[in-house]
Amino acid sequence: MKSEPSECSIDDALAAPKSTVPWTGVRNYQARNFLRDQTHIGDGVLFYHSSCALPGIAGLAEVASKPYPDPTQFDPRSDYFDAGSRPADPRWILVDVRAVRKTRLVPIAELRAQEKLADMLILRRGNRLSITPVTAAEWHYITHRLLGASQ
DNA sequence: GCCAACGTTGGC
DNA sequence: GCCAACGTTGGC
Repeated sequence: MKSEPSECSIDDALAAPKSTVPWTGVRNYQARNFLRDQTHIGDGVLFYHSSCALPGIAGLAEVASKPYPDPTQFDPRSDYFDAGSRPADPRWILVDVRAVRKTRLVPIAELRAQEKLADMLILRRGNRLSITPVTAAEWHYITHRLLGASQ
């Protein structure tokens, strides 16, 4: 899951109450569908810093709630306001994400250099999705091979 | 700041 | 339903 560290970094998430933040602002149908259809409480999350000086994996987290309507879609003052979404039939959803721990920063270039991660959706050419599924093999490789026990 | 790649919009 | 124009994303 991508987050701009200027909006919410792994440190910000860890500092939040219960280390948990609502993942507001998903406004892409494909990303929304991943949340709706493939996201379950307890799922592991790679916390990725995007649109910053050093993009890459910055920490580990987990899904902490079922999907529920994103309140910012109904707030006219929010950047994420969607005038076309009605409370009776919300267009956008979110999940709560609990930060588990900060890791060393694994830069996107390092991820791209791994043959085992060649098929990762987030590394696909032209990928712009802020939420993408990670396979068990990819999760294992990243958490064990790249991050190891102490990082 | 550039720009490739993609998603969305809206006239027809 | 097509598709050109436009807007956004996000690494570099």
